[in-house]
Amino acid sequence: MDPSQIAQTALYQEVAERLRQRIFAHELLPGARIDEQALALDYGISRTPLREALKVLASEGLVTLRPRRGCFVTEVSEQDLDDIFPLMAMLEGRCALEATTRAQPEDLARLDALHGQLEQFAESNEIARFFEANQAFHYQIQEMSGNRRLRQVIQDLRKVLKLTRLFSLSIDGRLQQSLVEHAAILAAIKAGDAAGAQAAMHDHILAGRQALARSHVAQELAT
Amino acid sequence: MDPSQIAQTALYQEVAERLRQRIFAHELLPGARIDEQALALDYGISRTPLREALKVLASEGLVTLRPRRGCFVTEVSEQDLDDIFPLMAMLEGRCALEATTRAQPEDLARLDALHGQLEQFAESNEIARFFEANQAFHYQIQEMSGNRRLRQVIQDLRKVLKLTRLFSLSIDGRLQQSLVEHAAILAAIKAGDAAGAQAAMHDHILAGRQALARSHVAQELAT
DNA sequence: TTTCATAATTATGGATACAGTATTATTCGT
DNA sequence: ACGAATAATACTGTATCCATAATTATGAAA
Repeated sequence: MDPSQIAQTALYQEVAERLRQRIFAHELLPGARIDEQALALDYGISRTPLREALKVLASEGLVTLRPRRGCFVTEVSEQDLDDIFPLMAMLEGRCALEATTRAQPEDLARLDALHGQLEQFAESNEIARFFEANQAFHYQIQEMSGNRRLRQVIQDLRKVLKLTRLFSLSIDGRLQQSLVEHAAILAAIKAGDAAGAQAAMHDHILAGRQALARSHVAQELAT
Repeated sequence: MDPSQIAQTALYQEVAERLRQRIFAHELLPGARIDEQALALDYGISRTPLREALKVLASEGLVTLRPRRGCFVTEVSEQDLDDIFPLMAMLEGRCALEATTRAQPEDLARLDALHGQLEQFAESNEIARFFEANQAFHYQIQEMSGNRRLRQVIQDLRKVLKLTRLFSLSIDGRLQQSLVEHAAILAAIKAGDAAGAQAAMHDHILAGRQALARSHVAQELAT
């Protein structure tokens, strides 16, 4: 095992990942312009790998390249959300269905542990950690589905969703409600009720959309 | 209206499109190495825009970039096909469902016309043209669904499928069978039977997978 | 004072040059 | 003669440089 074979990652990939993190952290806000020169100077690299990284992010939909105009963080419209959430509900629902039929004991144990974390972070009202555990819970089910493409499509769409500030969990009572929904999903999977798991996951995602819509209304009222 | 504003396309995009066409035409076979220098020389451009184009194609899954090793046309495994087809069946099924509920008279007329072409090319056994009309028929339904993301996800997956040589239509009787399935989809949409259209489309895609599997067996027997 | 036009500056897109690594071929040793 | 090691070659990855287009600012005219 040559250790040099491990981190064969090219510079443009590292740069792409750094930018992803900054975009997801909302340090770079949607609509913001990404200045190639300034960023290359900031990172201490040349513009070449940076430009390659931006092309990759553009394919992922995280940034929008306007020819001869520059690079901008993509702005996600309400229409996009209305398109993506039902799609996610269908896709993640399918994951839950497949995961139920293929579940191994160790998978269920892992899901149980993640749900335990969810309960814990809901109890202590640690929203950021709840969000993390939530993602891990969903990812675990996607892994269990055994369909790599299905998982990949979901993850690609989730990247776009992460462009928006997801305040839905901050809404009064949503954290608890989300926990209940997760419990229902977990129970159906453990009971071997594939159709039930699919429906529970489907409804869970759509409920997330509803909460997001409400939080947007709340935000606009606040301004 | 300044005509110069129309074709704002960057060089890397043109190059990416040219490469896509060559890959889909199986002029560049899966597993084949793409030599940057040779290709840049061939196209009469520098390596910079070519490399950017390859990054884009890599995000689409058409090529695989192996760090320090080079760029290769992606090889699609049977496992990939087993992952993608059920996914496509679900996604295109959903399209058919949504399209049925949203169908406008002019949409139905266009679908009718496309189906007419299918019948014509099936009659004259023009496989390539049937293939084209088939794509247009499916695309029209995706447009009718009104969900841009749904359409985009389907198109992205279809790109991967187009990497493989799709001999399924060449199979004895498959062209006729495909025509029957399309007729069923069209009839359900025109009847406003959304669930029926969804089921018909779902089964149609899975039948395509079956035919492909049979054609692969036939090919292996032939070698 | 406001608007339009022109010029200048700045940033993007593309080309060329250079460095580092991987692969392959050749040579030496067993 | 065969295998291993080293050297050479070729290609990937990164940096710098140049040209073109877009945006902004300034000046003039209405």
